[in-house]
Amino acid sequence: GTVLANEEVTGDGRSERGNFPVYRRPLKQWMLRITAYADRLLDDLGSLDWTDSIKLMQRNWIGRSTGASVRFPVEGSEDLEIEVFTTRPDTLFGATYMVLAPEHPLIDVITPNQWPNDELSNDFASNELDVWKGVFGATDPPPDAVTRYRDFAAAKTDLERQTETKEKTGVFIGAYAINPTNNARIPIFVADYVLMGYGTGAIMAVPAHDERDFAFAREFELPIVPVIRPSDEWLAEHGVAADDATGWVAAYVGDGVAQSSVNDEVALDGLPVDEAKGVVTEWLERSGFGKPTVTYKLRDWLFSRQRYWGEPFPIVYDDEGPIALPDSMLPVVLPDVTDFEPVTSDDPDALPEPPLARAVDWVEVELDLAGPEWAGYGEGPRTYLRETNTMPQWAGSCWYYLRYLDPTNEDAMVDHEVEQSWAQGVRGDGTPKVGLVDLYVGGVEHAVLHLLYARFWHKVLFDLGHVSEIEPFQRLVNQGYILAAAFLDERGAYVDADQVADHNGRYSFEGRAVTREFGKMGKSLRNAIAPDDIYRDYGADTLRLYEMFMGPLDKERPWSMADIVGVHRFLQRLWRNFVDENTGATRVTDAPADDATRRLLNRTIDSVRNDMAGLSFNTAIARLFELNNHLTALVQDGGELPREVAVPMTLMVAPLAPHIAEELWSRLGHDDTLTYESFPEPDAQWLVEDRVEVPVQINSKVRARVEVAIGADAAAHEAAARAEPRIAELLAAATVRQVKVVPGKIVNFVLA
RNA sequence: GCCCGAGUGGUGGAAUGGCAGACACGGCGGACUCAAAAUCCGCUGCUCGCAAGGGCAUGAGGGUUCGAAUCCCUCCUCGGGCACCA
Repeated sequence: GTVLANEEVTGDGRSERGNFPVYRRPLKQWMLRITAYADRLLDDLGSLDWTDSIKLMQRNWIGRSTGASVRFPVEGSEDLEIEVFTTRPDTLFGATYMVLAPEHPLIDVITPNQWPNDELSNDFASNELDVWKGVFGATDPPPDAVTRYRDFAAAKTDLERQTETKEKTGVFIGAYAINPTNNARIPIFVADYVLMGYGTGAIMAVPAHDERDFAFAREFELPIVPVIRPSDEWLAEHGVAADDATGWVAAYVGDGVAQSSVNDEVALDGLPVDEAKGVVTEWLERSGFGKPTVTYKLRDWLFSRQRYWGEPFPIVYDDEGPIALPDSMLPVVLPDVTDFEPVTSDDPDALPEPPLARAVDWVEVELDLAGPEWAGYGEGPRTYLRETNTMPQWAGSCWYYLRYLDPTNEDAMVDHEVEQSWAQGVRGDGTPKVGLVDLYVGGVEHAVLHLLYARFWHKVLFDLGHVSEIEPFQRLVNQGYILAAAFLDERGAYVDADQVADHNGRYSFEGRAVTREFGKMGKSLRNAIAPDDIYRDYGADTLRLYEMFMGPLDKERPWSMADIVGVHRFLQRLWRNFVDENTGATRVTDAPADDATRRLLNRTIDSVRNDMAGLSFNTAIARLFELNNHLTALVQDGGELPREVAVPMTLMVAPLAPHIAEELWSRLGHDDTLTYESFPEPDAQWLVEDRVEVPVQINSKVRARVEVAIGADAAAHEAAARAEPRIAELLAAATVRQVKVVPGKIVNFVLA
């Protein structure tokens, strides 16, 4: 029952939240002009420490293309022109027809009432008017043909448009344009392969060098004029001529040099594509037919929703139109209502209806808007109507991270000095950071939603002087999706995964066989797993620890409960190493630890610090397992746990399993929380070893291991290796051609 | 179709040019117990061998290197994103 932004619609034409079907309707809605920030959103990605893949997703979504806009005069009109955008101005001489999107406003203006009867004078000669009219203009005059085609195109869903991309449909509108390069008359079509939402909603069609135009031209028997000479390999492979497209079965979209592209004022022949683009664009500007242009895929952001739970717009209406409320009347607060439901309907033509419209007492409001900034509007109390749409959920997530810095400030979003103190800092390479938040961890599903919106708002706030950096998030780490098994019935519909029975690799739902696949957890695949049962059975520490132990943070992985007992056992064992379960007494001693324990403890601290810094929680936990296993052996048969080990162990466990760590901290005799304690640091003297075991290879196969002193040179390594009985035996019967030594790592004898 | 990412034991994973399989699950064996559970200890990639020891092995195939899970090329499979963007 609500409107959504493009970004919230999935590839299947469904809502990102809830998986509901989505329909297109013309509506008057609030938009935010994010397109005004397209260049900065693109350019500033370079100074962020984000993964290449998510930067690429944003770049693709913004979709910046450079090219030229070209104006084609409409034949028989003094001032009407069709403006197109092209990334290939070098192919302008090869434009043999034009296409307008079905929604293009110029169609109504230039469609004549009669089909032309002078088609035989067409420069391209092969005019096939009946073919151009197709099924839509078979018998009726152009306006009826165009209307019928527009109805046909409008009836298609987005999904149908996607799945039928190969089939080109359209109809000649009965009018011609003039190709400004050669004054050729070129027919104008309406076709839904041109989208109103991109560029100007109109294209020049160059079928020789564009796949879609080629397919359309073949369908409608339109001329195909090659103006870029294809590579010799391509010509040979297809067995066709460079200057005659008669036998071509595909457009040539590769590099080459221009041909057949000369008029009295400009000559492109012989120029490579890149140079030809520059030369022809310069001519376009000189002759007034066009200019260099940049276009974006990014659309303005549809910011209205027909929901109760959203921030109300600070907007009221009078007969004249919308009025922004002054600061003194903010914030506008949602009214108390009893019915929060949107009005939903299975009728695709139903218009969305905001729930707030039903709160009549709130909608109708008496205000006095008199004041200098409202001159011409309110003089004295008058009745206004409130805006009943609300903002989308993204409105809050666009700035919440700023509020964390100063959550109790009643006067401002965030105090300027407070914000600046957090904004200082440097990146890993020593350069100043440009993003406020040092590390932001979130799901990749927000790549072109929250992470784009928040960047946009932050830049607006920067421009208004409210924040001191141009980006919100300096370093971004995406945790991988948790995948879960999803199950499809025989019709290809998803069934509730938690109702599926497993019969040794075969699966059934309500007695019927289903097939298994893996996908991201969520409503659409009906495979979400609620954490509540896991809390109940194992506790929050176990769940938290397990999620971090499952694998690398940034990798997607399947959810499986099979291994959770492992981390649960670790926590129980940890507890028993601190507390005697028979007596309840803490078994901690102030006596010193033995050397082996000290070595292991300090190696563990060192490893865990490194792993934590690299967000490698799974390996940090593995190191703690090892230390804990050692402690288990230590306290066996009534042994005691040295305090010098118990304290750092507790502090290392704390970020991973905070509840048990606080409890152990208390058992160690502390009254306060461990939250403000420093993370343990290793004692360097216990990290150094004096000897190291080095594998000895013969022809790259490990045959023995020898111990050498730390810091020993290559000769010492080789001598030690040769002295090893098994190596000596193997070398005795052979000739050594080469010896490779990497001190401390490897000795490799290469035999002749 | 195009663009990213990932393929390692029965399972999740470790190792980012130098001993493949850390740690954990599961499995097998043992201790404890009247018994079971829990707990503790040991073994556990495949394969040939009584053993000593050998061979094979990181999706498939090729390449670089003394040496490749790791770097390069081709292909396959899975996951994600985009998709008539002129």
